Amino acid sequence: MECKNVPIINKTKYAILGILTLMPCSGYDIKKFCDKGISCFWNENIGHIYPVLKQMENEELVTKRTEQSEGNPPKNVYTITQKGKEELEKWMKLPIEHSPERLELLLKMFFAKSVSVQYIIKELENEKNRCLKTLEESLKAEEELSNNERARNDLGYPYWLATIKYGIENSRFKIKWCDETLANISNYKKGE
Amino acid sequence: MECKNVPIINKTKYAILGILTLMPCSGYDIKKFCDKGISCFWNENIGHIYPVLKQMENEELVTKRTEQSEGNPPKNVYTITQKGKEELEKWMKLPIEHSPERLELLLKMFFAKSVSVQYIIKELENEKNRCLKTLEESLKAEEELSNNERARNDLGYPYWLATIKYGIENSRFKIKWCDETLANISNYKKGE
DNA sequence: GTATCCATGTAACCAGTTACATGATTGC
DNA sequence: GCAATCATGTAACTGGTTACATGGATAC
Repeated sequence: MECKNVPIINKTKYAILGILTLMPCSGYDIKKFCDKGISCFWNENIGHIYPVLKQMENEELVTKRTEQSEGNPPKNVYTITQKGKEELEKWMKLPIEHSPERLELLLKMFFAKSVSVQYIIKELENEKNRCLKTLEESLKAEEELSNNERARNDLGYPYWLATIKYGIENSRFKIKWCDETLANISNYKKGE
Repeated sequence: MECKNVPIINKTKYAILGILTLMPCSGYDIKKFCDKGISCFWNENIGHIYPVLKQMENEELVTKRTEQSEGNPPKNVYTITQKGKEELEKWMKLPIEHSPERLELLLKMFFAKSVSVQYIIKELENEKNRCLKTLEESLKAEEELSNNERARNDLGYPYWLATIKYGIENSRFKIKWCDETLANISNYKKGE
């Protein structure tokens, strides 16, 4: 059987291009930015970023330069090119592709009657706590952004704020749903 | 380079096992059930279902029998085995694995300042309309379920209802967010 | 002395998608 | 006549994850 080495493409590429419009970055920087700045709606895998960056260099969407600094290992810093900016813009104008929804919690809920209710309650409580944590983080991010003079004057401000607001309301809706579902399940148990 | 044929596993397997606890199904039936019953939180690919079913047969999680019926092509109907039920239960008791969030709409919002606002407005309107449609569908599903005598008496009822309610509230939150974001963006534009 | 952060990179693997092949039947 | 539905299946591909290798610096 043949096994070709095919080019690596898509979403990761555009996420990287977008981040590079904000500032030149190393692969490691990109990963950090994802984890700290946009992880509530976007995630990248470090093992995927490096090969994609290499390919993007071949496609001339980015340029690489090596930066030396005392104490730290050398860094490969990537800068977006004009061609890269055009590629990003082209993608931005394309309609969104919705990847098929797959919510494991909901799948388990759907088949929940096959196990004791305690497992479901545990899952719902876990999910609620997870959402409470992200809600707190999102609220902090909102405060930080709206207190940042430079950010407030940036053209991107209303968009950045919108992404944070999404995170906040998303968490709130999920917390409410967990509470209501926990209440319903308990009621149902009593009624049996 | 070597290219091994590795066994196909995971989430799809458990979704199929769960569906087979409801009734024996062919691959095609499973796909239809996903599309019509649980697509708002779970999706399967028909090209993936067949090989996974074959592998599950090898693992003795399901048994196959061929059903002939006039007019239609023959059907391979799969039934869950005791071993399959145990495998499902084992998974049900395991904590949920959250797959990394990747919301393309939010990613585009984050980099939106690099294109004209009209493209973003278009996307937000599309998203809103999509959510309005799924909201309508979810409300219909809720009504149907609560009017179904047999479903109401099933142990699964509160869980099924919870999944639908999730769909409803999820759509509502997204619609609200789209509206608010559209309003904010317009305000910002006027303020410029 | 141990863990974490900094930093890059590759190979193997995995799960899922797309496209294709096949072919009968039903509805417009 | 054409599209859609019923029905099964495979091969090639894609995109992403995990595990590993390397190694210095810093923090507890």
